[in-house]
Amino acid sequence: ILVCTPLLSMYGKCGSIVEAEDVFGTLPHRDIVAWTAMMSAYNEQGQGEKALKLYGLMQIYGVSPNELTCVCAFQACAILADTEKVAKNGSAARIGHALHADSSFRGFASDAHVGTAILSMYAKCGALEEVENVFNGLLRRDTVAWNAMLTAYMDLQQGLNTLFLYKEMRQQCVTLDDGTMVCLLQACSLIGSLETTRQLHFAAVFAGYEQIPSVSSTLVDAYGGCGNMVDASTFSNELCEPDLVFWTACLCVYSGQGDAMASMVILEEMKLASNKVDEVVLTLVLASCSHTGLVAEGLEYFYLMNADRSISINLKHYGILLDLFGRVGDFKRIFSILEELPMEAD
RNA sequence: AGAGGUGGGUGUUA
Repeated sequence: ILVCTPLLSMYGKCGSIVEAEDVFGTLPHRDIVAWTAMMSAYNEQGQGEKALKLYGLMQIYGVSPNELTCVCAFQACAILADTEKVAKNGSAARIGHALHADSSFRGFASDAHVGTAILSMYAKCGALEEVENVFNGLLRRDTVAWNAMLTAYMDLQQGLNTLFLYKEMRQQCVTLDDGTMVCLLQACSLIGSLETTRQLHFAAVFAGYEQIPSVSSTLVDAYGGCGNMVDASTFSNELCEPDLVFWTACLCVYSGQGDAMASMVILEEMKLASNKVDEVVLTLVLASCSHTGLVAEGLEYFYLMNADRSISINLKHYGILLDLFGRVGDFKRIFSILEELPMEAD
């Protein structure tokens, strides 16, 4: 069991959920750690429902949850709420309340990790009041808890509150980490606060965070969201290793601005930096072409990337292609795409 | 430490 549990955990993190299930299934005796690891594996793959079922099953088998298990349960519930969104009735919220009551009863709710997990779960359920109650009730607030609260305000469209919270963090001398930067920059992008973006940019450089991939990408997001895109190539020159997500964030901004030329320049820069290109890049390049009416170019990129085995074309790509042809009134090609669609349309 | 909390890019409504 000491070998199999890390193994299934590994499988879960690699996305090999079937293998993880196999390992879990062959365990003769499942202790709390194994159950928790399997739940975590489901969570990693966004299978909140399965994780929650496992949580119930575990207790039928007479195994009681501990703090770590509860964290996984709350994560699972958060995933459920996130995927439920428009579709349903708030059943995730009801499950969440029940889980919350249960872990309070067990005395786990005061655990720092559990508390943060509960907070995030309520945020995904859209329950602002519960979120604030949990945050105020936390005995000790570490950076992750503050970050979770920042993210919660973000999720709940409370852009200004996010910035107020940031102020409070500084007043209370909370340690800011790269996660804090990312949350705040996302808020800046959301509310279009250029001034704060600049402040954070400075703070990030000062703290040495700007080289962290998640931070540099979010900086691009933030500047883009403020309609103040810095010259991406200048910015990228300051980075040691601009990664795929960084370039994609640039593409996203340019594509949103309808600047197809800039998008193509980015593509070239990516080639120079020998960065890979993936399906997300393709959606943005196509969108760029579509917005600018560059039919031939769009098609060319599509075929080019279609030939690349490492890029899996999905329905979004076809959607944009249809849009591209729709804008120039080429219904012939629209129908032929629809006829030859290699997957089911949504 | 055999399991755990927050955080980075993706279309259509031009």
